[in-house]
Amino acid sequence: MTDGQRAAHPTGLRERKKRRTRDALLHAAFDLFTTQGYEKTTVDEIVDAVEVSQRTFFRYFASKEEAAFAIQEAMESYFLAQLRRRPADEAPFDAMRNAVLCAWNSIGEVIEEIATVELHLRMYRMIESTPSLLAAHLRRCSDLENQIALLIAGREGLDVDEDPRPRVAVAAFSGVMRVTGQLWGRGRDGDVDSLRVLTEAYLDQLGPALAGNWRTGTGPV
Amino acid sequence: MTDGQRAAHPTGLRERKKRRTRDALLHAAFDLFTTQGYEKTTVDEIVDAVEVSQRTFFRYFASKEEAAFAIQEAMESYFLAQLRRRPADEAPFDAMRNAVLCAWNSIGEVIEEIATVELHLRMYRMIESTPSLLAAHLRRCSDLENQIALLIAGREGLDVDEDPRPRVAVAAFSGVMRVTGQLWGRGRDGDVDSLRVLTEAYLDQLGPALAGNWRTGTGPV
DNA sequence: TTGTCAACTGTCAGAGGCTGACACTAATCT
DNA sequence: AGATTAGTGTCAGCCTCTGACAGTTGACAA
Repeated sequence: MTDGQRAAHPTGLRERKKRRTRDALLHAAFDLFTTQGYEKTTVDEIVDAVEVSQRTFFRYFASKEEAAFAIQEAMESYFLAQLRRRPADEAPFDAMRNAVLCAWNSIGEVIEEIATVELHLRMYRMIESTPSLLAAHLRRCSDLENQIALLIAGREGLDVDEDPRPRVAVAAFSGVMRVTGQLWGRGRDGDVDSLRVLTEAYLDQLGPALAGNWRTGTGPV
Repeated sequence: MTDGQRAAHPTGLRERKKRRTRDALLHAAFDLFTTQGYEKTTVDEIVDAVEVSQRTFFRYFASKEEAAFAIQEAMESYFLAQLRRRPADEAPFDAMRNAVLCAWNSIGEVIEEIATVELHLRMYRMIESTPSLLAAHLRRCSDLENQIALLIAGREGLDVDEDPRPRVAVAAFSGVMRVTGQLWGRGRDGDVDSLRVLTEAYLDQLGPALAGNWRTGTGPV
């Protein structure tokens, strides 16, 4: 597989150099962000560590923010790929559910291409606890939601502007995803398996949570 | 009622002056934002229109952003007030549902205290279409979600960290709220009633949307 | 090999958001 | 009326981000 990945960036010296600076910038940024915090890290510090000009940084990343979301970016597109792969006869909600669970099974390898799982956890906590990054994160999730809704509507042959169900189902689904993400970030289990377990458990709570009376029947957790 | 509101800001000359500058800044900001757009409006333009220093603007508002959310702010706290007022025997989801519907019934008057419904619609559209504002908006929604979850958990005597259902239910609920908000912003019906109708219809779709197979039974819309 | 082209980078200058320090004015309290 | 305190203006500066222009270096063909 390592070979397969290398084959994905095979080209000449120029491209390799480019990739190297990008990686260097990313790692310097991750390092500084997680040690001193996002706000307290200036772009100047990052470029000093890599010894390039500030202008170069902004040619690789549209903003300081963008650099902070490299890992998330990879995870999101991996999930989307899994969702596109679901068999057409699965019901919408099941397709979404199975896509995350599949994605979370092998997400570790996706992360390792850029950083480490442990670093990702630290970055994730930083995003959740830095107001401006949290805001950006939520906007990214919202974009993702939109793509999912279009995809689901496509599977069912529906128009998202005509039928409310795609958007409504996706909204409920990704609401739960966010909650599990938060919980994972706050917990002490940093491994990827615990994220999968959490996701499964919480998705199964959607039905009961919307049911009328919580004081009877279905017990908690 | 107008008297009741005046009684809410009764104090001396100093406070009245303060309120006047704040209102003036807000109105100048709304005006410029909706005519030329948020990004293209500089803080200097706003303060020039009111004839105060830039420093003064930043004493009233922590950021240019904050000024853009004054109306949203009022609406959100009004909804929370309605939710707190719901009878204790209502089921969680019903309480949320009824709280919004009640709030949307009289939200017009809340808005009129600051601006007009029409201006609010223009501001809302601007927020949704300006990436940085959309991000901020979503973060605010996320804060609100958190408050709702605590409130609901309190009603049911639960701990949000122990039982997943409060957060899950709130996540699903506010996911739907966002979808309706977006739809209202895109539609041509600018009145507040249409928002109420939309909300009711979409909340009723939550159950069907999560049900297994969309190709049978429940027809669209 | 060499020359041309295109891509990548650095430098410089500047706009715009935002903050701290300090002095000044005007409302409030005694 | 005088002391106190809140609100404001000015100034100086940091940081993110952008445009313009020039220098450098890999790619590619003659």
